Amino acid sequence: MTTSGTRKTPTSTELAAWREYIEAAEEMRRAVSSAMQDQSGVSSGDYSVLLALSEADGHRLRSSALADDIGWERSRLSHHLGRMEKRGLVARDRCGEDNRGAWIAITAEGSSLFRTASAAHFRVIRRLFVDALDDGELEGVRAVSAALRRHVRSTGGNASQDD
Amino acid sequence: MTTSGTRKTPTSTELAAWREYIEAAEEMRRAVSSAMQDQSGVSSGDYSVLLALSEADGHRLRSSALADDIGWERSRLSHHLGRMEKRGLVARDRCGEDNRGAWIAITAEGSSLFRTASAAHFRVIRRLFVDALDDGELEGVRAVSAALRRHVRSTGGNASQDD
DNA sequence: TCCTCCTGGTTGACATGTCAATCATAAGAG
DNA sequence: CTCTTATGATTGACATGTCAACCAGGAGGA
Repeated sequence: MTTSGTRKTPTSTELAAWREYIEAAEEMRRAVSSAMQDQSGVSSGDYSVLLALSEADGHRLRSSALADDIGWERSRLSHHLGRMEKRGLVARDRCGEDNRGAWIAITAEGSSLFRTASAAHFRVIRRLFVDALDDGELEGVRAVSAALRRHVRSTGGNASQDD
Repeated sequence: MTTSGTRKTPTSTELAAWREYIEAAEEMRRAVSSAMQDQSGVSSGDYSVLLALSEADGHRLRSSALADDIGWERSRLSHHLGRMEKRGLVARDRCGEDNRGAWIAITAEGSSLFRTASAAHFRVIRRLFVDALDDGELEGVRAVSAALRRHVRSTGGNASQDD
């Protein structure tokens, strides 16, 4: 990628970009999460789970399929489902086809909360993110984010001393 | 801001940009944090604290000044300092001028770990972030991130129904 | 002095994430 | 059929974050 020879540490310009990026993302995450909480009582984690279940056949999914859908580790999902189950938003049912497995289903209460939360979600994303950018910037953000994801996925596991 | 009339929800293009952005940031955070942990045993939180203390006069700061420096809430900092103190990286001393206050000082062990971690930090940022982007993209990311931060700071607290 | 209010900081309860260990069942080898 | 191994999912221990309550000490006025 960059080919500036034997440079080992980022320049101050590069570091400034990094800091701006990571802090912006952090502030955005915090703001969205707090606004969602206020307006609907649903966290982004809850929202991801409810969305995947809402779109699923029969409004239910096997635990591991749900984890794949939303890109979570299974243990993370299991803990989160425990909390959501306690709140009555989802139900866990034994799976006949495979007695190890579990079906995760959205409850009526979960569906109803999801509808409210969807509206709030869209409002919040528009107000905090979309409205801050023009169409060109939006496309730029999308493209660069996709590039970063590709880069992290292809490079991320390798922790070698890369010089 | 946007003036497309009565639109209430983001378009699918806008939503796609949002998803790409927030997931890229999340994956980046996770990858950096995991690489830092592997290479130096220091989390980003630890790193922020150690950096601020290293740069401070006498390598120590009042707790609230430290919180301001790194932009954390005081309770978050207090919890984190408790964990770092247990590991021997920082020390809390009573403050003579104001008996309510506390001086937070970096220990010798903390300083030494910080030097290691700095090198790892720079390597990781370069490998995972800087190397993914050319100079133009880097500047674009910086500018858009700054714009997003400004927008969130000016809009964030206001949770009104914005149409 | 005494009373009230402000301020620096800590605490407890809880939500969220990660990792390694565990448990039960399924699947395949013999 | 039994033993070993793989798989689906949960658990426990801990790090990290947020919020609201608290506590102790300073500051100012009557």
